[in-house]
Amino acid sequence: MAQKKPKFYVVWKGRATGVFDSWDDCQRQTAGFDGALFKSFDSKASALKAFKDKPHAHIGQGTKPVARQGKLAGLVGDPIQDSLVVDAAWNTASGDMEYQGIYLATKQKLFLKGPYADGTNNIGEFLAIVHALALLHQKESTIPVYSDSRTAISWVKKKRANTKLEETARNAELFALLDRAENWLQTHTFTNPVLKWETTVWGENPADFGRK
RNA sequence: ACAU
DNA sequence: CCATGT
Ligand SMILES: [Mg+2]
Ligand SMILES: [Mg+2]
Repeated sequence: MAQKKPKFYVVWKGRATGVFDSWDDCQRQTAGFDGALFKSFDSKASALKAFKDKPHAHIGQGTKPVARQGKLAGLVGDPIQDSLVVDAAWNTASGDMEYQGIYLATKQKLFLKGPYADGTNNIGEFLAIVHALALLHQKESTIPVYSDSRTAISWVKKKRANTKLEETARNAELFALLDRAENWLQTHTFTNPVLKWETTVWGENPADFGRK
């Protein structure tokens, strides 16, 4: 978790522009400012030099989106605290997959399943959402479920897991769970909204396994 | 491209 | 760098 600690910040577009020497000052110029353009530099000299350039010469390929600073942050709002957040983890090398769900307001872990052999990220994310919906249905709760997976949210909406994974003897258990999940969706009604966890605005999904 |  | 998906 030890990261780089840059010292100088160029703000090309913000409440004020120029070179600032602290993150707090940079933040004052850019936080919530639509279209803010800023970037950190290791030295004051390189920052001053960069400030003379067009921002796109420094911000573009391979740089972090500024979504959480601008219009998007204001449009998206904050996550609903009374909600269930799920996430999955998948090891591309081993094929192992697992998933879990937490209650956002308290971060309490409500379930953890797996590991399962020979899965995919999307299968895990899908099963996690359906598991959450089934649990909430059992509790007669209509609170929202958050997932960061576009794919899994779309599968739930269609009530069908469109995986390309080949079924084998080793992942038969997973395919059985997939069948059960699709069947549950098709045989139950629920009003729980299934919502996108907006990682770029809110930060990492709190149900994340922390392995990245 | 976007999301994992 | 690898892989899964819309
Ligand atoms: Mg995820
Ligand atoms: Mg995660």
